[in-house]
Amino acid sequence: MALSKIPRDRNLTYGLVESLGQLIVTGEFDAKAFPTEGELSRQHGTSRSVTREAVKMLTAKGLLQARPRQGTSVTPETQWNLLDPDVLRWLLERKFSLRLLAEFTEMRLAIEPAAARLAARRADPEAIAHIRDGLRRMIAAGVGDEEPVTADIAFHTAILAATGNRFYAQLDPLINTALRISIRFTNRIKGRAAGIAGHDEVLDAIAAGDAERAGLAMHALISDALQLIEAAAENPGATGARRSRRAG
Amino acid sequence: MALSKIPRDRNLTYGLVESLGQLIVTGEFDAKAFPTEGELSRQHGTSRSVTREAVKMLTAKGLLQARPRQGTSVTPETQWNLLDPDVLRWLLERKFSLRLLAEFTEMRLAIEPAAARLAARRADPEAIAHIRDGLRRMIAAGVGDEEPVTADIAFHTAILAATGNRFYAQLDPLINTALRISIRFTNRIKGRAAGIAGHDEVLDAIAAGDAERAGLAMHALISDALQLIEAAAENPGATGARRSRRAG
DNA sequence: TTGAGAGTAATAATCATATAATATGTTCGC
DNA sequence: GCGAACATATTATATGATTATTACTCTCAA
Repeated sequence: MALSKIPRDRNLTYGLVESLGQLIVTGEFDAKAFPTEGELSRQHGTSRSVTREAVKMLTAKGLLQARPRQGTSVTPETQWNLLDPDVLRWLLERKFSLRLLAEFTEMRLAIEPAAARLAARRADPEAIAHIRDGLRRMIAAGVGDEEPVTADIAFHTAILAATGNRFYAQLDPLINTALRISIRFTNRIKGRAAGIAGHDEVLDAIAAGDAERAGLAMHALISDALQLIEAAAENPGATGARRSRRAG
Repeated sequence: MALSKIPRDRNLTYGLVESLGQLIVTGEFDAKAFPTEGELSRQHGTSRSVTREAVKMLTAKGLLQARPRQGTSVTPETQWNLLDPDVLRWLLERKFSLRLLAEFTEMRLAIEPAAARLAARRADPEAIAHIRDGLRRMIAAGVGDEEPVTADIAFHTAILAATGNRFYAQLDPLINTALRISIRFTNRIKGRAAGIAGHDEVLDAIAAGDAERAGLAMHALISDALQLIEAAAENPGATGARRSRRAG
């Protein structure tokens, strides 16, 4: 529930992690080599301690590797830990591509229907209340920029939590990040009413303990989103993705 | 393909990360508070730089958080990044629980059938050859301790790679870790022949491009494994899990 | 030309120490 | 009681020196 209390920017190290993480995923160091510790420190005006600690954190996320004499280098993209919330966030926010969003949604298409089935089998009244609360907020939300999105996210993460499976629950921050970007697509194209109806069907099935129906309903929901994303990917510009700010 | 060339233990920092990671997941600091930097340094005979860098890596994995004056502390287990290969490895190797293995397998039950379906739709001849090679090695393997396991793992990860989806491919190290532990169960109880038949069915369906059949076959495979694990969890000792070393 | 081996040097890894920033109590004035 | 000033513990940052590792170069022999 509570946001992380760790100060991400009032702290040189975390700030540097953010900067470097974004630079790395945007391919800043594809051509030129990654700088040495000394250069990095000079370029960012940080001490070597801070620089080294930031590099170590990025190493832990699979983005960098360091060896004496060879220096520090960006690891091949295949080794990046895409399932790390920070890495996914940097990619989606700083190097957005419909392709990547489609791939992630493709994984959601496997995960979330299964989560809905588990939730239907296991959710206790309290967990169901959380899911219902998300939907209620979706319905109550006006056309404000934030609330409809956060309510939708709350709905999905409440279902993940209701599975009672720690690995599903762990996907919360990833889905959170991806949905914040993804929802703009689906809402713009499908009407709000249709979206809410789909979510309501999921909740209804879970509350009724009908695993099969819950899975199918969730599958339909995400399948729709995936199709929209894939269509946009193949036909860029036609969906209004580019002139998004105006639609309100 | 190639193993990571980063020296995990010829390096004080990585060694400390390993030690602390294992201590944390085993609940070593549940009662007592996590030591201060100074204490940690003294206890492990490392300088503060090394200690801090290790702590930073564990922070990046969600296991620790540090604040001035308050000290460093273990984060609530719900914030641990279970999808980080190191974290999952520490948990399964140092604090093994059938419950956790069951939860992971439950997630595999959502992921891998979907991966098999995608592979059936998209796999090119080369990718299929990799899958086939895994199965071939499974069949050829004797009763040696290692080869049957690594071959089985190669089969599963080849399918993940064949999806052409980076997020599925990213699950490789996780599945790798979990399978190395999980396979002992399934193989001990179900015969080798039955296991190979199941895998062959998956490969056959993928090679034929039959997504539905591939998904069902993979589902059956993992569903079997999950049932064995859950049975063992509810009835500890009865499956031979405890007297494993002798069976070989 | 090739290959092995020794030597060189660049770079991260480690250590040690000092100072700053930041929470958290605690005391004091009222 | 209550808020502001102050003390204190701990991480955060900075810096210089030393060590360990290993990529690269060069030599020399086959």
